[in-house]
Amino acid sequence: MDKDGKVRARFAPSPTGALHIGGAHTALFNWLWARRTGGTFILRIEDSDAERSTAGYEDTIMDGLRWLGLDWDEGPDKGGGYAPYRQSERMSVYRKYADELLEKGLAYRDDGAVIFKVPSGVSLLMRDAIYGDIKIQSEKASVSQDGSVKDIVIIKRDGMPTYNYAVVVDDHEMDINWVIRGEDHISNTPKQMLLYRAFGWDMPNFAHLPMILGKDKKKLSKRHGATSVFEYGDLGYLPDSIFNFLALLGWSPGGGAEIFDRNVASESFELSKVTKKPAVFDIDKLNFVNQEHLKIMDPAVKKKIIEPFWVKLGLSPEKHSDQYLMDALVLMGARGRTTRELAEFSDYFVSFAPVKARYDASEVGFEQREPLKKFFAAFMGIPNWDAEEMEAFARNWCRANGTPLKEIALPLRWAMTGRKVSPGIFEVVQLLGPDECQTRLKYYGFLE
RNA sequence: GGUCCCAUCGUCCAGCGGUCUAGGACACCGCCCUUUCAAGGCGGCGACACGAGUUCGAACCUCGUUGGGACCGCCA
Repeated sequence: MDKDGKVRARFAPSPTGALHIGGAHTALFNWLWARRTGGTFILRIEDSDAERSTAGYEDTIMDGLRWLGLDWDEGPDKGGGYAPYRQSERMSVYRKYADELLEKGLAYRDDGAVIFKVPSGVSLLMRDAIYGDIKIQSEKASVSQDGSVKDIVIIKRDGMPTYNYAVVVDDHEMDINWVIRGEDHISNTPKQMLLYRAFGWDMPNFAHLPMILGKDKKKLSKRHGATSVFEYGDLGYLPDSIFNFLALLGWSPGGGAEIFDRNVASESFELSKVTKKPAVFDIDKLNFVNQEHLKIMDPAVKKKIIEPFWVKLGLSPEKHSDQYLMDALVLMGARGRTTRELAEFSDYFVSFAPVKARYDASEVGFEQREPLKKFFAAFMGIPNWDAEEMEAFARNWCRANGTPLKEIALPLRWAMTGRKVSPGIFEVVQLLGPDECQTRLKYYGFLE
């Protein structure tokens, strides 16, 4: 704890790509812990590798975090009491401390680089909030492929600090007292502990998170399809769902609750309850979580979110009133697991064009068309354009003519939606309105 | 190859020595509802990796085996 006893946790991505699922998961748990404890969540950009880092990705990562609803209290864009928050701007600090190690005789120069001498015979005990105590001997902290002890480069030949060194200096300088990161960093921790020890600094609390694996149980990567959080957005997943789903990978709020929002999560989050076992990213579960969030979403908000997806399908939702579109989405109910599916499945409310593209009524022969024409002629004359009355009318007509209801419900559905499935067809017809209904029926020759 | 870590249904989580013939969720399969499909309701399938201990008693503790993962860059 720092002097205030408050948690200071950070997410320290390297700007070499968009925010990916693994990074989002790490950021999320840091955020949860900071929010849960009333602490501070810091964003630090680890761009010490000029070759691979780009300013553009820094923005992309920040956009990704914002999209997920993970707000930070200190960072390169908003400053804070420990600025600068970009490693590329902290060079003097790294040099200063490297000199200190050089003076103490704990490091040496070699070929322009500064190298930390790994001591032997030191027992390291890392107390991980999730994994428990892990003991390791200093000579095993940094090893070459051949098994020999390898001293740790802290300043590269080009003058830039290495990751293991910069993290320690930054975390110390920024009073970071909780280092929460992926399990792939466990093996780096002893190296970093050696550095803390050399400087005589207090060590932060460590907490390593379980990895997220693909279906093949391998570390999630591009091979597994979408990796950046924005790709999931394009696919039709809500930020709330990604947040919820990611939080469920390695943790659960207890009580069987699986669908929750950021507030609930940040109120009940407990680092000690985080799982150790790597978790497989299961798209089926994500779909379910997304559908659940879609179900509880306010129609007005939902309309706003679906609109761009309709546009992407080449439709023009702006030709309709907000109320009409909202009504259409309410009718759609829980159909569609993603916003993209929901937009596709409801396209016929926005325009007749996709209906025509899907359906041509060619399978309806003369002998079926004639009775349909009779029915629809009467149907269009219904006094009140109301779903319940329509259904009652249709049922009566069918009973009187000895026809099953589906004989007219199915063709009607096809003509209205171009699909074999839809919400209750009379409700669809009611919402589409008499004019549109007539237009579609006539187009298919179901009405004179 | 070396070091470290992990191990409950296909998947995600509960379980933290007795209430476990192991619970929930997703997926899957039935049935109900129904003009269709979702949703909803009901039911089914399905796991403590294995072997030794410790203990009156082990999914929970210890050790071993097996399996899986991560890391071993002057990348982060």
